[in-house]
Amino acid sequence: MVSVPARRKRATIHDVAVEAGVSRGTVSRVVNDEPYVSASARAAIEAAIEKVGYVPNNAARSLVMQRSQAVGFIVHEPHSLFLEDPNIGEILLGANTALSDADYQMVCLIIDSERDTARVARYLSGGFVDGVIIVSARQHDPITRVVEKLGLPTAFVGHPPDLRDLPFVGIDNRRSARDLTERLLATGRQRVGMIAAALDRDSGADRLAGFTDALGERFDPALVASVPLYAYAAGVEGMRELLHRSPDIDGVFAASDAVAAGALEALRDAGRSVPGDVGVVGFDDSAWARRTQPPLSTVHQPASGLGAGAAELVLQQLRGEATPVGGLLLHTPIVWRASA
Amino acid sequence: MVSVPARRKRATIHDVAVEAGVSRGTVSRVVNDEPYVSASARAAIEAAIEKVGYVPNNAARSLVMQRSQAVGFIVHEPHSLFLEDPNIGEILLGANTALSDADYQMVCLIIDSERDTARVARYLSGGFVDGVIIVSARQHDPITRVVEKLGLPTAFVGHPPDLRDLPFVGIDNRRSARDLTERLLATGRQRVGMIAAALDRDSGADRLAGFTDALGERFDPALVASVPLYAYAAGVEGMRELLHRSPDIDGVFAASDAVAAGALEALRDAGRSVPGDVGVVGFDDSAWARRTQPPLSTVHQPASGLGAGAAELVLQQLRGEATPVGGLLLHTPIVWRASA
DNA sequence: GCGATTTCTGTGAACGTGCACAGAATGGGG
DNA sequence: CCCCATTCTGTGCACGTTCACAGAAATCGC
Repeated sequence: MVSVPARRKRATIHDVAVEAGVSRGTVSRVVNDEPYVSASARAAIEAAIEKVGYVPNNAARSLVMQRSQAVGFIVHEPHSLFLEDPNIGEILLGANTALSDADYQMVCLIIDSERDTARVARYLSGGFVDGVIIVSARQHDPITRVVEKLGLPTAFVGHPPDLRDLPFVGIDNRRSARDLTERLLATGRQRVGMIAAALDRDSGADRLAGFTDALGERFDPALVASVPLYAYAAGVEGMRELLHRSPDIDGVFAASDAVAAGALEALRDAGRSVPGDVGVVGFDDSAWARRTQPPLSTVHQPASGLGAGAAELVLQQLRGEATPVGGLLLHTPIVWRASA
Repeated sequence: MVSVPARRKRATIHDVAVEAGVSRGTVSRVVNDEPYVSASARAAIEAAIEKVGYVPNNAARSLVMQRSQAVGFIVHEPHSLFLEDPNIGEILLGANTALSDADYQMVCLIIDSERDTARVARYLSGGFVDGVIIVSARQHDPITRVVEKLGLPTAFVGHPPDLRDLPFVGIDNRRSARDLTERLLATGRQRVGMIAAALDRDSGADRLAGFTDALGERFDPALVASVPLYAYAAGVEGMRELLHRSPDIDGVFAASDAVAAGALEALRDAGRSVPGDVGVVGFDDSAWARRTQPPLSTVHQPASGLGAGAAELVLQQLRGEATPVGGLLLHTPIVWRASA
């Protein structure tokens, strides 16, 4: 059994006008809740709308209004993000709530390939959105260029290093890393190292900088292992290297929770107890942090606040208000669990 | 330091025409890659496009074309889904890839509150999308009503029980349950029971049916415990009941991974080893499956395929092709781990 | 009872595109 | 040289709104 969709055509404002025996203008006023409509006309029009099943055509509306009342939310790198990073979901929700409050529709666009980039660029160019929130933009991202060229109000969650002057909201990685390291040192650890990751990104570099800030003159380069990615396997690798180089290590700051989880495995393999022999702290407060044994002490990413903040930055621009350049840095509370 | 966004107005096809010294029609032909344009005109127009920074206005285009070349992807219940269910991300990606291939833009809309429902309904009504993919629709979902009324091509991932006649893609719960039970029996278990859950939903009822299919004449109603929800606590409860009724039980099919995790706890409390004394299998291949000790043998949900399948169903309708009514059922591979 | 308001309604233009159609060039063939 | 087919180009209309404006109807003050 099959069905062929009968694409019945939509009722227009004109149909409503005819049905109610009034003009288009009056119907438009009713639809948009404007004053100067008599009670009788209003009633007739409302009945007619119901009868013909009228819904306003947004394409036509946004053509004449020059705006769509929608804001794009662009996610790059979805494979790793969507499937592993729980933050992205919360950022999404935070942004959605803020945009909802302002009666904007959030439209989430996923870039999963080169082809997607071009298509999304076309979509954005087309006037379907009034503003854009970009998550995890890459350096020299073509999407960024498109957005810039269009002069579309934009806000980044995090920010590519080449775009410091565009509005963004993020966290102070350096300061958070410093605070966390200090907290770890406060437990009395003597030989504290770090598994630094993704030093080519500013987040990775900043976390390392915060670590060295905290150590001060006690800093020992032999106690820093660098791995390419914020990943579990990289954590295993990094921890092995640290154990090899400095067997007396008794504290580790891993650049992310995933890295920390890997470190825990390497420590277990090496017969070290956590937090007995070695204290371990992570970063992100992701699902990893609660899943590991013992659960990780870490820094909480205010994901929902990041989304809401980015939305707010876009809304400000949409309202024509001045926007602080250089970005908004959110507070990151330390979550102390059992791993240190 | 602040910046006020200069909302410079967009170049139109008319501006390009003037710049290139040709007419709108010719520019339109170049933009849409149509034949019958002289080489000189084409060159002049391309230069003009570049010079004035023209990008086509999709709102205008979709107004006249009566389509937007976009498909909505609607997610309800985002809090639990986005933050816990890894499937949703994969479904999203699967759908995105399929739509990309057909040169459609996927537009993801999140419903997080009552207010969102109304706004999304308006958005869909407005002609911004040509079709809709709906994930996890509720029974009597208002969004579903809107979509039905608009006659918008739709596909569900999973399906609410009141909508059997709309296109959907899901899994064959009955067959999957039968296959899994047979696999469990093949390990040599003699007394295999089931913790059935959510028998008021078709997925729950089908899983039980598959179980009885596999058992055939060996089926013993005393070996089936029924619990209301796919939940951890319900699993604990159900397993206790089974152990009480049939202490000689040596195999259990739990209706979901969460239920299976609960069953593991009850078995541990009762001093039974898994898989030594009792083999346990779950369903879903969710995060639970890898988190438990021992990790669960279970049935994998083909999440990415569900997304791609739903996209394909929508695309078929968009092309005006006949669509199988009653839905598409996907194959579900068994993932055999250590719990049985 | 009449002008001055206030409230209400209808009309035409515009938004930026695609498309059908008409018409202008071009190029051959007779 | 003319006719016809082919290739190319321009024009007007339609899509469904909103908005400014003009004009009609009602209300009011004197």
